Amino acid sequence: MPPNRPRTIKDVAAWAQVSTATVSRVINHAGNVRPHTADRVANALEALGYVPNAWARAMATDGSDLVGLIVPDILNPFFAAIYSGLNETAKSRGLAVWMVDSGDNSEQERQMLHMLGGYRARGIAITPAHPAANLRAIERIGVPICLVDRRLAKNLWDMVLIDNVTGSRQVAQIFVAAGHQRIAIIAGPQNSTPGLERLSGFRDALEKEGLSMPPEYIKIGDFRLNSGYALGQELLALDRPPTAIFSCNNLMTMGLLQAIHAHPAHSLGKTVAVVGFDDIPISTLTDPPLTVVSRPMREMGVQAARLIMARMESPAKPLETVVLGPQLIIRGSEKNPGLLRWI
Amino acid sequence: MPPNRPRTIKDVAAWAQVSTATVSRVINHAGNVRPHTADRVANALEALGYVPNAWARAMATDGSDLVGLIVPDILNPFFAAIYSGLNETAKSRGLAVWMVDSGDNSEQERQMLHMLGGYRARGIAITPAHPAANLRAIERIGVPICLVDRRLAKNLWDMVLIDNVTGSRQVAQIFVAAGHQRIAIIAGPQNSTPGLERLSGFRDALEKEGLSMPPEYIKIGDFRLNSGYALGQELLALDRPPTAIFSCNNLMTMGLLQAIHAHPAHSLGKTVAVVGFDDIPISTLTDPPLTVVSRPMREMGVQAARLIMARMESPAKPLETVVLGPQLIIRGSEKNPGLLRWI
DNA sequence: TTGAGGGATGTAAACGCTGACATTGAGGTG
DNA sequence: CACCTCAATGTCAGCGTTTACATCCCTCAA
Repeated sequence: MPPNRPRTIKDVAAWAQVSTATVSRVINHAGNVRPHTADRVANALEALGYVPNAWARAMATDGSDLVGLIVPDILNPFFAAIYSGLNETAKSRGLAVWMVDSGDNSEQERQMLHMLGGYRARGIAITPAHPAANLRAIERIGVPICLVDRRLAKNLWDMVLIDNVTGSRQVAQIFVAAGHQRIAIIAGPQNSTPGLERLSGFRDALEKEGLSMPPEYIKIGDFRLNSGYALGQELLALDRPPTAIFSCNNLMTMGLLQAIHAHPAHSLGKTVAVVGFDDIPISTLTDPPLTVVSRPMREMGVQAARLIMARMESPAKPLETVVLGPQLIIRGSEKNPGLLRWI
Repeated sequence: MPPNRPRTIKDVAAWAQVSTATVSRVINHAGNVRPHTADRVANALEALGYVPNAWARAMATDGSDLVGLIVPDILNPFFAAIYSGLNETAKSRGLAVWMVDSGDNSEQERQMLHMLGGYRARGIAITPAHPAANLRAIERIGVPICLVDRRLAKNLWDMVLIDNVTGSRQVAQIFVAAGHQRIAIIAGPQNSTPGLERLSGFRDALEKEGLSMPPEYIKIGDFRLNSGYALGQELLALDRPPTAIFSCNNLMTMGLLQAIHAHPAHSLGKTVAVVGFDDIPISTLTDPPLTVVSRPMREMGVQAARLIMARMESPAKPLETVVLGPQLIIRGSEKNPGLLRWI
């Protein structure tokens, strides 16, 4: 078994027969160490397998190199992509990113906020679970916070958002252009920004085109696969099922496709058109391939990192909101080949 | 703006007019504090929004509550699932899990190992990038290490593995049972356990059935989507293409499906059968649905947590290896409806 | 009345590191 | 040869906690 106690700077100093200060200087490449001495210390470091204690260093210098990322669902590749952008940018400035999962649940979010606060993270990027209360509490420990993808009632933090309204409007427009009349939506929770904005943006755009959705065509899901499946089934089981469905996030789209697939009388592109919010890996594999509104996910992470680092430098600078545009990727599943059958 | 300096136990002590020791006792529910005093402290904690500094606490108690998880690709849902199991188990014992990405790259793995070592993680679960050298270095800081999903040359650590050989053999057997003669494989890198074992297990099983794969039917990929796509194209473009393909991980299977989809003369289940290692979200959506070998991913995380915590308690206990069985899920894509056409 | 016992609280050292300051000594200048 | 300079190195306080130990004081029994 290896030595149980991690080596300390004192062990190294003793080995090299110098003071701890000299070791510290060598480690941190602070000047004024004779090459001969530096060599001896380097040998000691190597021989003992010394790894500096990051906490102790942070305590002494009053600053960790930790940035937190709190996401509602760590299994959702969408958030993993945000992590990826955030991490890359942070890393280039010597910061490390710790991603944790709130389960989209207020209590767990509070725990995670406290945990990261306790570790004295230098900043926190968060896609908040619904209520705002948690952030007010953690805000007092003085950590820069950046909201990602979701607004909160009070406009108190930097934000990186997606222009959901524009994205949804584009979907409405191509449905209309394809000749659809019976258009439905599987929306997200109405207490979150994306859920709200995608529904209202879609509905408003349809109304501008002179169309309206009857209540039974408006389904409110929870952004998870199962709800896409269940609500998809409900829509398909209607006496007059829609010919086009807008699914408001990746997982629900997967569920919806599954529901269509499982239904004896329906098939994608034949009886029902689908457009999804968020691109998904299988979008090119379905038949017809899936038309989607794609979000620049990595870029959201990059921007969040930028905002956090900027605020670390000037805590008092005015709040900043970055709104990124979604991209409509037309692949075919929005069309309505069965148009004539249904008129 | 909030107070810039996080509150310390001293601030609280001053506010409540007690000593820091008393505050500490209240926080940690160590007894012997008069209710009246405890109340006063509790008020101070609340009023100041105090969040204990986790580093300082770890330094004083010589023990963090941190466990590291190093994965080759944080975007791959497979590893996210491991995280999920690991995190849940660790959390129930008051440990926090920090997942980081090695990019399946030795140098970055080394950095991550050092980072977690620097933060004095109590244990590290890792799916190692290929060479073993890194671990020897970090081993010296005395952290329990548990390998997940991949062996290394030297058997020096606890491990959680999948029985790849059995999984692959089952695939070979159902291909043979379905009457396939021309069977190909898209395998993983041959310097990693899963890549190696899945190929050899598959080949050996076929040979026991009296079949052999010609070299052009054996493609070595890198476990990423693009290589599944490219190698799939190569297989389909052969003069005598295989009627059955075993794809050795989730991402390559996605790529393979894409290649089949894109090929004018081929289609899944009609001209070519596919079985994948690892279940994927779309497996029930393809036509026919995809037959796969599924791994108990969360359970791998749970076991890794168990091994790490056990070794934290008794560092000298004998090495332990847990081998979990994969599960064959037969959905239809292994069949060969085109059998007659090809004979 | 007094001293033992023990609950409540305070004091201070220790954890591993950094950095301001102090000390040492070699080399250069007059 | 005395003095100054400055590079090289050492000393020590402090970062925010916990915890062993010391102290205080109240209660109770003899």
